[in-house]
Amino acid sequence: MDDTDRRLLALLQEDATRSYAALGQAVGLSAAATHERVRKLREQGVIRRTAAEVDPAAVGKGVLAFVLVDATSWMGDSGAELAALPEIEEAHVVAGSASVLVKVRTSTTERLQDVLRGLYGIDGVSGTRATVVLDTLFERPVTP
Amino acid sequence: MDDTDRRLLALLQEDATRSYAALGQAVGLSAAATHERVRKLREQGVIRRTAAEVDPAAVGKGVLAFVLVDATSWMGDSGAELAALPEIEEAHVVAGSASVLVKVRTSTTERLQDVLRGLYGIDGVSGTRATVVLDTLFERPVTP
DNA sequence: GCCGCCGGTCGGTGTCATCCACGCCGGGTT
DNA sequence: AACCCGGCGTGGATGACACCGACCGGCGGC
Repeated sequence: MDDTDRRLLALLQEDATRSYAALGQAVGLSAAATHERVRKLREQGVIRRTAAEVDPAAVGKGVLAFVLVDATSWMGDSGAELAALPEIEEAHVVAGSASVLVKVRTSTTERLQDVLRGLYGIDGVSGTRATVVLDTLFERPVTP
Repeated sequence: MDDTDRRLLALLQEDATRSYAALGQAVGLSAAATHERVRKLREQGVIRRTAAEVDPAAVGKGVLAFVLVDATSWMGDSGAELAALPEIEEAHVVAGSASVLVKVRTSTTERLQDVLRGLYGIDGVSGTRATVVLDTLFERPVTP
Protein backbone atom coordinates (compact mmCIF):
# COMPACT_ATOMS: atom_id res chain seq x y z
CA MET A 1 0.00 0.00 0.00
CA ASP A 2 2.10 2.88 -1.23
CA ASP A 3 1.19 6.35 -2.36
CA THR A 4 0.30 5.20 -5.88
CA ASP A 5 -2.25 2.79 -4.44
CA ARG A 6 -3.78 5.59 -2.42
CA ARG A 7 -4.07 7.78 -5.49
CA LEU A 8 -5.70 4.92 -7.38
CA LEU A 9 -8.19 4.46 -4.56
CA ALA A 10 -9.03 8.15 -4.55
CA LEU A 11 -9.61 8.11 -8.31
CA LEU A 12 -11.71 4.95 -8.22
CA GLN A 13 -13.83 6.34 -5.41
CA GLU A 14 -14.91 9.30 -7.45
CA ASP A 15 -15.37 7.37 -10.70
CA ALA A 16 -14.86 3.65 -11.13
CA THR A 17 -15.89 3.66 -14.79
CA ARG A 18 -12.58 5.11 -15.93
CA SER A 19 -10.50 2.86 -18.17
CA TYR A 20 -7.29 1.37 -16.82
CA ALA A 21 -5.43 3.28 -19.51
CA ALA A 22 -6.74 6.63 -18.23
CA LEU A 23 -6.18 5.54 -14.66
CA GLY A 24 -2.62 4.55 -15.42
CA GLN A 25 -1.91 7.81 -17.16
CA ALA A 26 -3.14 9.70 -14.10
CA VAL A 27 -0.68 7.93 -11.81
CA GLY A 28 2.13 7.46 -14.34
CA LEU A 29 1.82 3.72 -14.96
CA SER A 30 0.95 1.46 -17.87
CA ALA A 31 -2.56 0.09 -18.16
CA ALA A 32 -1.36 -3.42 -17.36
CA ALA A 33 0.48 -2.39 -14.20
CA THR A 34 -2.53 -0.37 -13.09
CA HIS A 35 -4.79 -3.33 -13.70
CA GLU A 36 -2.52 -5.51 -11.62
CA ARG A 37 -2.47 -3.09 -8.68
CA VAL A 38 -6.25 -2.70 -8.71
CA ARG A 39 -6.68 -6.46 -8.92
CA LYS A 40 -4.53 -6.85 -5.82
CA LEU A 41 -6.42 -4.14 -3.96
CA ARG A 42 -9.62 -6.04 -4.67
CA GLU A 43 -8.10 -9.36 -3.67
CA GLN A 44 -6.81 -7.93 -0.38
CA GLY A 45 -10.26 -6.53 0.37
CA VAL A 46 -9.12 -2.93 0.36
CA ILE A 47 -11.68 -2.40 -2.38
CA ARG A 48 -14.74 -4.17 -1.01
CA ARG A 49 -16.73 -3.85 -4.21
CA THR A 50 -17.55 -1.37 -6.91
CA ALA A 51 -21.14 -0.24 -6.79
CA ALA A 52 -23.54 2.20 -8.35
CA GLU A 53 -24.49 5.00 -5.98
CA VAL A 54 -28.22 5.66 -6.15
CA ASP A 55 -29.91 8.94 -5.27
CA PRO A 56 -32.24 8.04 -2.37
CA ALA A 57 -34.74 10.75 -3.28
CA ALA A 58 -35.05 9.32 -6.80
CA VAL A 59 -36.19 5.95 -5.44
CA GLY A 60 -38.69 7.46 -3.02
CA LYS A 61 -36.60 7.56 0.12
CA GLY A 62 -36.95 11.18 1.06
CA VAL A 63 -36.86 10.78 4.84
CA LEU A 64 -33.62 10.15 6.68
CA ALA A 65 -33.27 9.66 10.42
CA PHE A 66 -30.71 8.44 12.92
CA VAL A 67 -32.18 6.42 15.74
CA LEU A 68 -30.51 5.69 19.05
CA VAL A 69 -31.83 2.40 20.35
CA ASP A 70 -31.88 1.76 24.10
CA ALA A 71 -31.90 -1.81 25.29
CA THR A 72 -32.08 -3.74 28.52
CA SER A 73 -29.81 -6.51 27.23
CA TRP A 74 -26.79 -6.92 24.99
CA MET A 75 -27.70 -6.23 21.39
CA GLY A 76 -24.41 -6.99 19.66
CA ASP A 77 -25.86 -10.19 18.26
CA SER A 78 -29.11 -8.75 16.97
CA GLY A 79 -27.67 -7.80 13.60
CA ALA A 80 -29.95 -10.16 11.71
CA GLU A 81 -33.09 -8.87 13.39
CA LEU A 82 -32.11 -5.30 12.58
CA ALA A 83 -31.24 -6.24 9.01
CA ALA A 84 -34.74 -7.66 8.66
CA LEU A 85 -36.03 -4.09 8.61
CA PRO A 86 -35.08 -3.17 5.01
CA GLU A 87 -35.25 0.55 5.65
CA ILE A 88 -32.30 0.31 8.06
CA GLU A 89 -29.24 1.28 6.06
CA GLU A 90 -26.61 1.03 8.79
CA ALA A 91 -26.51 -0.43 12.29
CA HIS A 92 -23.71 0.20 14.77
CA VAL A 93 -23.10 -0.91 18.33
CA VAL A 94 -22.14 2.23 20.22
CA ALA A 95 -20.61 3.32 23.48
CA GLY A 96 -22.59 5.84 25.48
CA SER A 97 -26.13 6.21 26.69
CA ALA A 98 -27.61 3.99 23.95
CA SER A 99 -26.84 0.46 22.80
CA VAL A 100 -27.22 0.70 19.06
CA LEU A 101 -27.36 3.49 16.51
CA VAL A 102 -29.20 2.88 13.25
CA LYS A 103 -29.53 4.98 10.11
CA VAL A 104 -33.00 4.74 8.64
CA ARG A 105 -34.23 5.87 5.22
CA THR A 106 -37.95 5.78 4.43
CA SER A 107 -40.38 7.29 1.97
CA THR A 108 -42.48 9.08 4.57
CA THR A 109 -42.52 9.84 8.28
CA GLU A 110 -45.39 7.37 8.63
CA ARG A 111 -43.09 4.64 7.36
CA LEU A 112 -40.43 5.86 9.78
CA GLN A 113 -42.93 5.29 12.53
CA ASP A 114 -43.45 1.74 11.26
CA VAL A 115 -39.71 1.13 11.49
CA LEU A 116 -39.63 2.44 15.06
CA ARG A 117 -42.50 0.08 15.85
CA GLY A 118 -40.44 -2.70 14.28
CA LEU A 119 -37.48 -1.81 16.48
CA TYR A 120 -39.62 -2.15 19.61
CA GLY A 121 -40.50 -5.61 18.42
CA ILE A 122 -36.89 -6.73 18.78
CA ASP A 123 -35.99 -8.53 21.99
CA GLY A 124 -34.41 -6.30 24.59
CA VAL A 125 -35.28 -2.97 22.99
CA SER A 126 -36.61 -0.60 25.63
CA GLY A 127 -36.63 2.71 23.86
CA THR A 128 -35.72 4.76 20.81
CA ARG A 129 -34.60 8.32 20.27
CA ALA A 130 -34.95 9.42 16.66
CA THR A 131 -33.14 12.41 15.16
CA VAL A 132 -34.70 13.44 11.87
CA VAL A 133 -32.49 14.90 9.15
CA LEU A 134 -33.75 18.12 7.57
CA ASP A 135 -31.01 18.55 4.99
CA THR A 136 -27.91 16.63 4.04
CA LEU A 137 -24.99 19.02 3.57
CA PHE A 138 -22.70 16.41 2.03
CA GLU A 139 -21.83 12.72 1.90
CA ARG A 140 -18.47 11.61 0.57
CA PRO A 141 -16.18 8.58 0.51
CA VAL A 142 -13.39 7.99 3.01
CA THR A 143 -10.18 9.86 2.16
CA PRO A 144 -7.28 7.42 1.89
CA MET B 1 -38.84 4.10 -13.51
CA ASP B 2 -40.50 0.74 -13.70
CA ASP B 3 -39.80 -2.53 -11.97
CA THR B 4 -37.04 -3.49 -14.42
CA ASP B 5 -35.19 -0.29 -13.60
CA ARG B 6 -35.44 -1.08 -9.91
CA ARG B 7 -34.02 -4.55 -10.47
CA LEU B 8 -31.18 -3.07 -12.50
CA LEU B 9 -30.44 -0.63 -9.70
CA ALA B 10 -30.39 -3.42 -7.14
CA LEU B 11 -27.97 -5.44 -9.27
CA LEU B 12 -25.70 -2.50 -9.96
CA GLN B 13 -25.60 -1.61 -6.29
CA GLU B 14 -24.17 -4.94 -5.35
CA ASP B 15 -21.78 -5.18 -8.29
CA ALA B 16 -21.33 -2.56 -10.97
CA THR B 17 -18.60 -4.49 -12.78
CA ARG B 18 -21.08 -6.90 -14.36
CA SER B 19 -21.30 -6.74 -18.14
CA TYR B 20 -24.42 -5.34 -19.79
CA ALA B 21 -24.96 -8.76 -21.34
CA ALA B 22 -25.09 -10.47 -17.93
CA LEU B 23 -27.18 -7.63 -16.54
CA GLY B 24 -29.62 -7.93 -19.42
CA GLN B 25 -29.93 -11.66 -19.01
CA ALA B 26 -30.78 -11.19 -15.33
CA VAL B 27 -33.70 -8.91 -16.15
CA GLY B 28 -34.70 -10.51 -19.47
CA LEU B 29 -33.45 -7.82 -21.85
CA SER B 30 -30.86 -7.52 -24.59
CA ALA B 31 -27.50 -5.98 -23.75
CA ALA B 32 -28.27 -2.92 -25.89
CA ALA B 33 -31.61 -2.25 -24.21
CA THR B 34 -29.99 -2.68 -20.80
CA HIS B 35 -27.25 -0.27 -21.77
CA GLU B 36 -29.83 2.28 -22.84
CA ARG B 37 -31.79 2.02 -19.59
CA VAL B 38 -28.68 2.36 -17.46
CA ARG B 39 -27.54 5.33 -19.55
CA LYS B 40 -30.87 7.03 -18.88
CA LEU B 41 -30.70 6.26 -15.16
CA ARG B 42 -27.30 7.94 -15.09
CA GLU B 43 -28.49 10.91 -17.12
CA GLN B 44 -31.51 11.43 -14.86
CA GLY B 45 -29.26 11.37 -11.82
CA VAL B 46 -30.87 8.27 -10.32
CA ILE B 47 -27.40 6.73 -10.48
CA ARG B 48 -25.22 9.48 -9.06
CA ARG B 49 -21.96 7.74 -9.90
CA THR B 50 -20.32 4.37 -9.78
CA ALA B 51 -17.57 4.18 -7.24
CA ALA B 52 -15.20 1.75 -5.60
CA GLU B 53 -16.10 1.05 -1.99
CA VAL B 54 -13.01 1.09 0.19
CA ASP B 55 -12.65 -0.73 3.49
CA PRO B 56 -12.03 2.07 6.01
CA ALA B 57 -9.93 -0.16 8.26
CA ALA B 58 -7.60 -0.98 5.37
CA VAL B 59 -6.75 2.68 4.89
CA GLY B 60 -6.19 3.32 8.57
CA LYS B 61 -9.58 4.66 9.56
CA GLY B 62 -10.42 2.36 12.41
CA VAL B 63 -12.37 4.84 14.56
CA LEU B 64 -15.94 5.81 13.71
CA ALA B 65 -18.06 8.28 15.64
CA PHE B 66 -21.27 10.23 15.23
CA VAL B 67 -21.13 13.73 16.63
CA LEU B 68 -24.10 15.91 17.47
CA VAL B 69 -23.07 19.53 17.10
CA ASP B 70 -24.84 22.20 19.15
CA ALA B 71 -24.80 25.75 17.88
CA THR B 72 -25.98 29.18 18.92
CA SER B 73 -26.72 30.24 15.35
CA TRP B 74 -28.04 28.75 12.13
CA MET B 75 -25.55 26.29 10.69
CA GLY B 76 -27.28 25.31 7.47
CA ASP B 77 -24.78 27.33 5.47
CA SER B 78 -21.64 26.02 7.15
CA GLY B 79 -21.28 23.07 4.80
CA ALA B 80 -17.97 24.29 3.41
CA GLU B 81 -16.42 24.77 6.84
CA LEU B 82 -17.47 21.27 7.86
CA ALA B 83 -16.20 19.83 4.58
CA ALA B 84 -12.83 21.40 5.34
CA LEU B 85 -12.36 18.74 8.03
CA PRO B 86 -11.48 15.79 5.77
CA GLU B 87 -12.33 13.21 8.41
CA ILE B 88 -15.99 14.24 8.29
CA GLU B 89 -17.70 11.78 6.00
CA GLU B 90 -21.26 13.06 6.24
CA ALA B 91 -22.89 16.21 7.59
CA HIS B 92 -26.63 16.63 8.11
CA VAL B 93 -28.77 19.45 9.44
CA VAL B 94 -31.11 17.85 11.95
CA ALA B 95 -34.27 18.58 13.88
CA GLY B 96 -34.08 18.08 17.60
CA SER B 97 -31.80 19.11 20.41
CA ALA B 98 -28.74 19.57 18.16
CA SER B 99 -28.18 21.60 15.00
CA VAL B 100 -25.97 19.32 12.94
CA LEU B 101 -25.05 15.65 12.97
CA VAL B 102 -21.73 14.60 11.48
CA LYS B 103 -20.22 11.18 10.84
CA VAL B 104 -16.49 11.15 11.55
CA ARG B 105 -13.91 8.52 10.64
CA THR B 106 -10.37 8.80 12.00
CA SER B 107 -7.33 6.64 12.54
CA THR B 108 -7.23 7.06 16.31
CA THR B 109 -9.24 8.59 19.13
CA GLU B 110 -6.57 11.29 19.41
CA ARG B 111 -7.35 12.33 15.84
CA LEU B 112 -11.05 12.24 16.73
CA GLN B 113 -10.27 14.74 19.44
CA ASP B 114 -8.55 16.94 16.87
CA VAL B 115 -11.69 16.88 14.74
CA LEU B 116 -13.82 17.87 17.72
CA ARG B 117 -11.42 20.73 18.36
CA GLY B 118 -11.82 21.69 14.71
CA LEU B 119 -15.59 21.70 15.10
CA TYR B 120 -15.35 24.13 18.02
CA GLY B 121 -13.36 26.39 15.71
CA ILE B 122 -16.38 26.85 13.45
CA ASP B 123 -18.48 29.96 14.02
CA GLY B 124 -21.53 29.39 16.16
CA VAL B 125 -20.58 25.96 17.48
CA SER B 126 -21.24 25.83 21.19
CA GLY B 127 -20.90 22.15 21.99
CA THR B 128 -20.47 18.62 20.74
CA ARG B 129 -21.76 15.23 21.85
CA ALA B 130 -19.81 12.36 20.36
CA THR B 131 -21.09 8.79 20.18
CA VAL B 132 -18.29 6.35 19.47
CA VAL B 133 -19.01 3.23 17.43
CA LEU B 134 -17.72 -0.03 18.93
CA ASP B 135 -18.77 -2.34 16.11
CA THR B 136 -20.55 -1.90 12.82
CA LEU B 137 -23.19 -4.61 12.40
CA PHE B 138 -23.84 -3.82 8.74
CA GLU B 139 -23.84 -1.10 6.12
CA ARG B 140 -25.78 -1.58 2.90
CA PRO B 141 -27.11 0.42 -0.04
CA VAL B 142 -30.62 1.82 -0.22
CA THR B 143 -33.22 -0.74 -1.30
CA PRO B 144 -35.07 0.54 -4.38
C1' DG C 1 -57.82 3.55 -39.05
C1' DC C 2 -53.52 5.94 -39.52
C1' DC C 3 -49.38 8.16 -37.82
C1' DG C 4 -45.67 9.11 -34.65
C1' DC C 5 -43.04 7.75 -30.80
C1' DC C 6 -41.10 5.03 -27.35
C1' DG C 7 -38.66 1.15 -26.44
C1' DG C 8 -37.03 -2.92 -28.08
C1' DT C 9 -33.78 -6.38 -31.11
C1' DC C 10 -29.99 -7.15 -34.25
C1' DG C 11 -25.39 -6.61 -36.17
C1' DG C 12 -20.93 -4.21 -36.68
C1' DT C 13 -16.80 -1.76 -35.04
C1' DG C 14 -13.39 0.36 -32.20
C1' DT C 15 -11.89 0.24 -27.54
C1' DC C 16 -10.72 -1.98 -23.58
C1' DA C 17 -9.80 -5.64 -20.15
C1' DT C 18 -6.95 -9.34 -19.57
C1' DC C 19 -3.14 -12.47 -20.21
C1' DC C 20 1.70 -13.71 -21.29
C1' DA C 21 6.60 -13.34 -22.07
C1' DC C 22 10.25 -10.66 -21.17
C1' DG C 23 13.32 -6.94 -18.90
C1' DC C 24 14.82 -3.94 -15.16
C1' DC C 25 16.24 -3.04 -10.46
C1' DG C 26 17.44 -3.72 -5.54
C1' DG C 27 18.69 -6.77 -1.57
C1' DG C 28 20.85 -10.56 0.25
C1' DT C 29 24.30 -14.19 -0.31
C1' DT C 30 28.76 -16.12 -1.33
C1' DA D 1 32.50 -7.36 -6.26
C1' DA D 2 29.85 -10.57 -8.80
C1' DC D 3 25.83 -13.29 -8.69
C1' DC D 4 21.18 -14.73 -8.13
C1' DC D 5 16.41 -14.10 -7.38
C1' DG D 6 11.94 -12.15 -6.57
C1' DG D 7 8.92 -8.40 -7.25
C1' DC D 8 7.21 -4.99 -10.26
C1' DG D 9 6.79 -2.91 -14.68
C1' DT D 10 6.43 -2.74 -20.03
C1' DG D 11 4.77 -4.07 -24.63
C1' DG D 12 2.04 -6.68 -27.56
C1' DA D 13 -1.67 -9.97 -28.75
C1' DT D 14 -6.48 -11.42 -28.47
C1' DG D 15 -11.00 -12.03 -27.27
C1' DA D 16 -14.82 -9.78 -25.02
C1' DC D 17 -17.41 -5.92 -24.47
C1' DA D 18 -19.26 -1.09 -24.70
C1' DC D 19 -21.31 1.68 -27.80
C1' DC D 20 -23.71 3.15 -32.05
C1' DG D 21 -26.86 3.03 -36.00
C1' DA D 22 -30.54 0.89 -38.61
C1' DC D 23 -34.65 -1.33 -38.38
C1' DC D 24 -39.12 -3.03 -36.26
C1' DG D 25 -43.42 -3.67 -33.45
C1' DG D 26 -47.04 -1.99 -30.22
C1' DC D 27 -49.66 1.69 -28.29
C1' DG D 28 -51.96 6.07 -27.71
C1' DG D 29 -53.82 10.37 -29.81
C1' DC D 30 -55.88 12.62 -33.66
